[in-house]
Amino acid sequence: MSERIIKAFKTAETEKISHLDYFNIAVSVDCVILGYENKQLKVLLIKSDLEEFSGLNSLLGDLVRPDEDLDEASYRILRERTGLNDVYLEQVQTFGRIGRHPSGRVVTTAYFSLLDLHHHQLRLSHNDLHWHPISKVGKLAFDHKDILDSCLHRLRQQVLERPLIFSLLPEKFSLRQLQEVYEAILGTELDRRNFRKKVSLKDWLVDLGEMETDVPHRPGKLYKLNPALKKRLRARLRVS
Amino acid sequence: MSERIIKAFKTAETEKISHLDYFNIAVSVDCVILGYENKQLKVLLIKSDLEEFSGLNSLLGDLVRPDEDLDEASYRILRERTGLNDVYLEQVQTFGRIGRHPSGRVVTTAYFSLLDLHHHQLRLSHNDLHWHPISKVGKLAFDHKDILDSCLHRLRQQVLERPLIFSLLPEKFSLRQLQEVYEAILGTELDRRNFRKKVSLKDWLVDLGEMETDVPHRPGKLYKLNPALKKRLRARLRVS
DNA sequence: TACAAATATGTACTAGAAACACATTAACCT
DNA sequence: AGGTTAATGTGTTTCTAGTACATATTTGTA
Repeated sequence: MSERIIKAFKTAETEKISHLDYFNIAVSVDCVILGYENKQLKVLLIKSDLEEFSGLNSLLGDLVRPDEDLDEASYRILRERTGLNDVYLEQVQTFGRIGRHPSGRVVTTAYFSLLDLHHHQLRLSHNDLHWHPISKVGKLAFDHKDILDSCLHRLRQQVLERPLIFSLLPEKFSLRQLQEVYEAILGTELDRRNFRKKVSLKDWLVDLGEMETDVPHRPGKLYKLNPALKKRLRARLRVS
Repeated sequence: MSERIIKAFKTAETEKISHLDYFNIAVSVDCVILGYENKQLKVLLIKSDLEEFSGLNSLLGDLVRPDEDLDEASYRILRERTGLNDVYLEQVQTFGRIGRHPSGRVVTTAYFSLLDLHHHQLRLSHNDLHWHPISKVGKLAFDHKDILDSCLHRLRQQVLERPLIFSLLPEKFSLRQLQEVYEAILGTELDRRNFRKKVSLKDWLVDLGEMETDVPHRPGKLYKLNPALKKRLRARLRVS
């Protein structure tokens, strides 16, 4: 089978390179899973179990299996590690530097996902797995800091234009809560009045006719995500 | 070496899967190389030499070598096929559907590049290699139509904000020529006056103080790309 | 009952995009 | 040589989206 692949790519020089050379590259997926708590954006990390990176954290990743799509692999990792299925995942970029994995050649594709850190179905599968505030992430194993940064960059680019953010929030939320999430992601303060105007133009929200409870001040209205968009957020779509 | 990689990714289930399974995925790079001629955007295609796709065209691609970066592989392909070095290349997306290659499992990363189709150093390395108008591209081999579309989408998104387009043009060009390239890429007509205003605000251009020659009407001023930006276009940078 | 703190809504200003008009220059034709 | 044609080159006006900013309202608390 793999001989067929090499023949299928017959440039002049491939002849010289043996089968084993080409099939000595592994393919992996790394997931940047972001949550939100205490007005902070957090990322799901695990202690690296490689000697080379002892003491360092790394992203959640795994080798892609021969029988699964790249996208499927990222959903599998999310499911295995968090118990959650049907959460929005988006491919961001592929990292293929030669020396990026100390044990050999691994090309990895980065995906990011946003999810409600307090979701009742969320079960972290491993003791060393933990939520880490983005602002306190230092050195990570491999090139995972680069991967994290590229996902954050993509997220910041798109978050105001696309309704990605709602998987970070509970079903019902107030406009203040929504704004706080945006501020945590973008790292800036937003004008409350302009923010509300901008959101209201987008028809992302449905007014629930309910109010906040247990807040030590005037309660705000509660909203939920427009159900039409909710479907799209859950769909396993490659979004270009 | 590769045993080490599998150990480095020790999820519960990896144990069951053998070394050969994991190292049966190949990694390739496909390049969407775009040029411009006769008011048309064109893409560099080659006749597929796989039986399964006989008669169909495909993008330029090759397996990634064990000793080269992913980015390097794309530059190598560009160099081997066109003779050109130091042309802007940008990673777009990675495609990893299981059935995408009939000979086996190949995960491919798409890059796009823009270049002047009349560049004097341009030498197409193969007889079947040819420029194909974007508007007339039909079915392509593999999932190359999807890859082409995703690159075009990215290009259209970015072309107005970033000075990508200038590698499609000769050294000296008029504002009309520049506008025509934009129109070919975006597939729309642009207002000449607004277009000129927009471009002039960006300090992308330097007025050469020269005029067009050999045009059957009033000649326009000639411009070149601001040299400061030119460096950036040639740099082999991963742009996120 | 007054005060503090947050919600809710609205207005004025500004910058950028879109729509639109006219004078100028060079080649071509008679 | 002079008029015609077809492009270049430079505005102006209008609209829209974004930013800055103010005031009234509602609830909890002292």
